[in-house]
Amino acid sequence: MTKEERQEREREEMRVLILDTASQLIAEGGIEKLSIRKIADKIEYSPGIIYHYFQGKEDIIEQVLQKGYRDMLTGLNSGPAREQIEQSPEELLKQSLRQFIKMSLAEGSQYRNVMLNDSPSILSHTAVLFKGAAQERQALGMLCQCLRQFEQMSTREDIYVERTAQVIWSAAFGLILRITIEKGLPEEQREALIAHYLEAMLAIVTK
Amino acid sequence: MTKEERQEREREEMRVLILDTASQLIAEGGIEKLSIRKIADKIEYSPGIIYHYFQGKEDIIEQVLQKGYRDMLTGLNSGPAREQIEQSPEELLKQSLRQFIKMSLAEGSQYRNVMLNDSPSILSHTAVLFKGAAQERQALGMLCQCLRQFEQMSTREDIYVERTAQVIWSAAFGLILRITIEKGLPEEQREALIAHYLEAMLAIVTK
DNA sequence: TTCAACTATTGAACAGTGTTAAATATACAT
DNA sequence: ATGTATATTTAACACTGTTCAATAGTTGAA
Repeated sequence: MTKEERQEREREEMRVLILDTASQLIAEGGIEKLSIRKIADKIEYSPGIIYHYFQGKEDIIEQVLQKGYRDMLTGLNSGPAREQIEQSPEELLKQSLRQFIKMSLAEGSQYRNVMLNDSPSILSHTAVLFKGAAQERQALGMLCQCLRQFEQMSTREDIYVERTAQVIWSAAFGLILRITIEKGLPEEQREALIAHYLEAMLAIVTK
Repeated sequence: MTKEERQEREREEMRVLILDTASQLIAEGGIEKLSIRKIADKIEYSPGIIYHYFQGKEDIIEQVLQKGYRDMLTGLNSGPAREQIEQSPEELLKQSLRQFIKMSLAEGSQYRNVMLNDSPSILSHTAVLFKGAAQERQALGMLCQCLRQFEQMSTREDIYVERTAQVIWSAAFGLILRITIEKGLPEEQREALIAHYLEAMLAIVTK
């Protein structure tokens, strides 16, 4: 079976080669400028071959973005998690959210590459990041777990905590969007807005 | 001067004809499917002419979206404004936000037409809606005015109220995105989520 | 009325795009 | 060596946005 194994491995290598190249092209010129033919050029194959490894352009884009989202959330997981012992729920919540927002805004992040774009279609494909299926549920789960540690939440039903998590999560997403779009915003004001957001979220869970 | 007047009027008529046609095409097949040539087809002109009235495709799209955004916000303005006498700040805030969210989600709204799209590029061009320059500032102004009526806010500095408004606004945007993307969400759960959001925002301003 | 000027409009071309399908090359198993 | 399956190319199709020279149409002056 070592034949089909290697065959499949080579197939996978080609897949990641295409995906990485697409990712790089997106980072350079934005999603708008990505084209099948440019990918083919860069990997020195003919355009047609790509359709033997992917369904089409949309398929490639979706996979690139999903990967970016996944990377971001796993980074979030391994973030302040280790020293979560002896930390107040308030600080834990704030730190987690702050880290997520920071990573989303970070230079070079897929997230940012997708969203920062001079053309009017700034937010192309951002939805995938929000959808993100499995990853998003995971993040919401973490958030719920975090919220449960607040005494004001401990008596609430599950659905209440879940919805609170969804609201906080959506709000974070909206904030990231806002900051990303408002390009000229100075560092200091951006920080203040994030801080204000964190306090507001805290008000929600401690009310 | 009646010559140049009519000339300019006819120019404007052509402009709105193109814009309306573009709007219609977007409503039918999403932004992805919009093309200069299809617009030209529908208005029975040749493609080239469009460049005598607009700078290009992006220009057209931007204007269509800005109009959608403007319509939505003026609708919000004339909404519960008339009977705002003898209404608690809580109710006023909730009603305003709810109406904005409802209008954003409403069937046939430009907003929705832009965002609801089967392709991965669900959120193409949504940024314009968020940017919306003048319109957004107007909305934020209204929100600030609304927040000022809360006693907990009256003692705060302007910048505090402003940032609170920005957080609430961003959160609304994030929520709209979330609901829009989560297509399968049943009416009742959607309502519950919106209600939860409204309560959360209330918690922020009454904390 | 004729002529010039200006605008609106066309048509064709350019340089791209995603995608498909038949033809070809390559690697593998019998 | 032969046949089979996979990988890859080539060429074509049907589009796309955009530009520009040529034309049609209108307007104002001589």
